[in-house]
Amino acid sequence: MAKKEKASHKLSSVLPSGGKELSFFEKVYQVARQIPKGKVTTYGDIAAFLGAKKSARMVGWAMNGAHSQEKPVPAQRVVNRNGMLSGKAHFATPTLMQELLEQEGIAIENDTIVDFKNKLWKPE
DNA sequence: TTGTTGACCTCTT
DNA sequence: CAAGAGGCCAACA
Repeated sequence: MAKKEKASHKLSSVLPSGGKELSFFEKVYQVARQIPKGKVTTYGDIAAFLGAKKSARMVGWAMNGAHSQEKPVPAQRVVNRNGMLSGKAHFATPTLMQELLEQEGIAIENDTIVDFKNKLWKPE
């Protein structure tokens, strides 16, 4: 029973029409899900992994539609190069991102991940 | 249709 | 060291 969750939200064309080739957005979602718990990654690393280092902006834009995806996308594990929770304002609540990361065991201070470099994880 | 904005990154002044 | 501009692709008005 394929229940179609109505993605009547803004990004309706996020899902490819029977497309085998994953769009740039979907690739970002998959990589984000591959992030191990207690680790974080950056937009640039994901973009670079996809082969478009300069398209780091699209990664953030893709995260904007992550909420529209049927599967949960740990967008909270994705932060900017400075390790700062730049996208926290786009979550349900501005503190949700920090809360989620803290649940994972990541310490956050001043909207920035503590020892971010040590918790940084990169896609293979 | 064009123009602007956007959860970014890197280089240059 | 700090600030500014450019570049990438996609969605929205």
